[in-house]
Amino acid sequence: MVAVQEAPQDTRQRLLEAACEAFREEGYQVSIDRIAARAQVARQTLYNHFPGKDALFAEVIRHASQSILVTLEGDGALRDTLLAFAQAYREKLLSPEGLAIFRTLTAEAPRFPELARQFFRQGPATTRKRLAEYLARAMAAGGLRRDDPDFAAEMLTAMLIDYDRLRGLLDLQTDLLNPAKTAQVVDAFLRLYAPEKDMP
Amino acid sequence: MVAVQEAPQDTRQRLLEAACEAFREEGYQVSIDRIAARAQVARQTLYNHFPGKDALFAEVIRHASQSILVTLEGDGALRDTLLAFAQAYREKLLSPEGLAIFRTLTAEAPRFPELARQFFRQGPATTRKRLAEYLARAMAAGGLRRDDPDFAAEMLTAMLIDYDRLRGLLDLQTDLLNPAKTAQVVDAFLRLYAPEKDMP
DNA sequence: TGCTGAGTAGACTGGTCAGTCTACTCAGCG
DNA sequence: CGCTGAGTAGACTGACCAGTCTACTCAGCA
Repeated sequence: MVAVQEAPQDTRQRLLEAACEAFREEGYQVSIDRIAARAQVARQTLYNHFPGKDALFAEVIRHASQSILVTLEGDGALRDTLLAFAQAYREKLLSPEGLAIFRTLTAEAPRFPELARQFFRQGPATTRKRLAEYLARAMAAGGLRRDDPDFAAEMLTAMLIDYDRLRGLLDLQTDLLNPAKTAQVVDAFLRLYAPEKDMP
Repeated sequence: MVAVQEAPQDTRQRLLEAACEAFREEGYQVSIDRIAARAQVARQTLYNHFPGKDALFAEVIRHASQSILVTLEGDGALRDTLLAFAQAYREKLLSPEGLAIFRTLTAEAPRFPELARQFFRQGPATTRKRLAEYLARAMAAGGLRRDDPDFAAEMLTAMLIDYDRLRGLLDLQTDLLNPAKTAQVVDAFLRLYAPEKDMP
């Protein structure tokens, strides 16, 4: 009846985007009907593209795990590189979308354990590993104190996010992205891993 | 019919404990019937003690926010005090109960914003404030570098928890309590806030 | 003895939801 | 022209659930 008959197969894309927004805003318990309505599509059309709600959710999460990966540009000065990483990391994870993904997946992890593990490995674990590799190189080059690079990466990512994420999730604050704080954390990290001076 | 007729008014207590476990294990969407069954009580009895599911949930969360407060014994040596705090902090927040409370409340925060804020203030924010006060005293006494004690408290709590909590929530690991790591973090923190040496 | 307060079992209402099914529309293509 | 493939509207089933209501049990007490 409405039947504007949009482009041929982007129906699936519209469905994915609608599901992504819907799950973000209302969590897994959002109804299939609401997702279909948001995509301006009949419920049956949704079932023509996905076998069920679980599969649609899994697809959305898999897509999201790509979108929160943070890249590390390794060619500048140490502090500049870390600062750029820190800023990007905080922007992605503290954005409304980043927090919503975290909230939703955390809540559903016991019901979708494999999906949650996959997300963990492709998202946070991968980011941490890349950062650790970069830090290991910096340590070898003498820019940082020689130490366990995995532990160091864990400390930096924790310092950048932990408390502010909690504020976003529970205190429902939205002014989480203070750039001065990003620099404060990076400088604290650089102090913590300053190369040892051998000649006092 | 069963009617063992237990102690007079501990029915309420049994209900609270059953609800606490049930919400922990299944989240807010656990049914009233399951909570009542777990307390070995009729559904109507639950409604005799609590006006509804929301109120029962709020009661459980308020109780939980007390149980995860971590105390700081301020009388020993600096490193010993911090180590004891760190150990207790990790034990509480990384325990299955601590993770479950976090998971459940995080998921429901948009639907119970005031409850979530109350939890945030009475739990994490209070712990952080007490730690900051202790650190401020240590800074004044020269045991730590003079710096922003709130920021320092944020860094220590973040370093102690962040990545392991993620592992517990998403990767569903249970061996989160490596004591060597606790000491590793505390020592890193002490290095980060070592008093400045004025005579090189 | 008989009342009262706490609890119980279970029926019932009104609502939501996932997923299925049927009958329909319509555009494009050969 | 008529077929096909994609989409649509809406009815329907079976399940679950919060909260209400009624009629019952029973222990303790006066």
